[in-house]
Amino acid sequence: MSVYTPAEVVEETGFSLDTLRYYEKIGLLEPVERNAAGQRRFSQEDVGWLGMIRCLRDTGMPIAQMLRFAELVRAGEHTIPDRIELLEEHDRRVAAQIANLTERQSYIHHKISYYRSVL
Amino acid sequence: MSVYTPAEVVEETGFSLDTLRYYEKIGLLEPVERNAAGQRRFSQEDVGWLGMIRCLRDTGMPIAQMLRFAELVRAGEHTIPDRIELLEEHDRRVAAQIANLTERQSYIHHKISYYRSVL
DNA sequence: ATGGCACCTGGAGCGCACTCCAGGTCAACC
DNA sequence: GGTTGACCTGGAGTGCGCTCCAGGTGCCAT
Repeated sequence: MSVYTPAEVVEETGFSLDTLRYYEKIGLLEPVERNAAGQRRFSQEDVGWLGMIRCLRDTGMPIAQMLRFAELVRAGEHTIPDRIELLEEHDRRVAAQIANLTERQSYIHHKISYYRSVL
Repeated sequence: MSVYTPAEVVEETGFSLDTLRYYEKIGLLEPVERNAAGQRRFSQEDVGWLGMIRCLRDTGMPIAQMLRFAELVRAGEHTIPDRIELLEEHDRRVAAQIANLTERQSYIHHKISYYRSVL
């Protein structure tokens, strides 16, 4: 059962130490284990969960919804259908984002071509 | 030479009236023409420019950089190479965004599959 | 001429997601 | 035993991009 120091988790997840503390404070992370000196010692599970958080965050999910997802996970196995629903809805938003970006990108390409044509 | 009322521009561009005023105030939009009563009358050109703004904004360009682009446009034809450079750099960021989203999306898909498998 | 509506201004306020700070603890190494 | 460095806490501050508000003007239809 490996544990991680704060510095290791910062390294692994790319979140800042302040962000990790903030996530714990708002309940996005369950209270993290402490050593005798009161310093955080993250579990493998914490780090895995942070990977999920990073994925959701980087795809634009608001914290409020990540909190909802966190609650479902804590509530136990019977919430799996709800979790699927939440992730599928999010997936649709991600797909929409990608489609939108792709469309905008082609506009940018056209603009670049136009600029090249008038040089 | 068609002109547009604020309400029409809101309708066309999807920006709120407050946002349009804000963009004008910070100089993202050049001072808009006014009628005798002091109300804004947007030109075709304004609306076209707002289309560009929407594209850049929706692809995540910060306002500071849009301002820089606006300055280049105002400065005249000789800035076209700079504009191309700016747009190409932005294009690379957009491509990176799309790639990142696509990768994250596959993580979400795996998670959904996993949840389905344990049902 | 009265009411309603679209619009005006300057400036304050907001929501999000952090980020920073002051002051403190503890362990380890020179 | 002194210093360094990683970590702790509660709470204040930040940056971005709007968004809202109060108070006012002018036009138009009833």
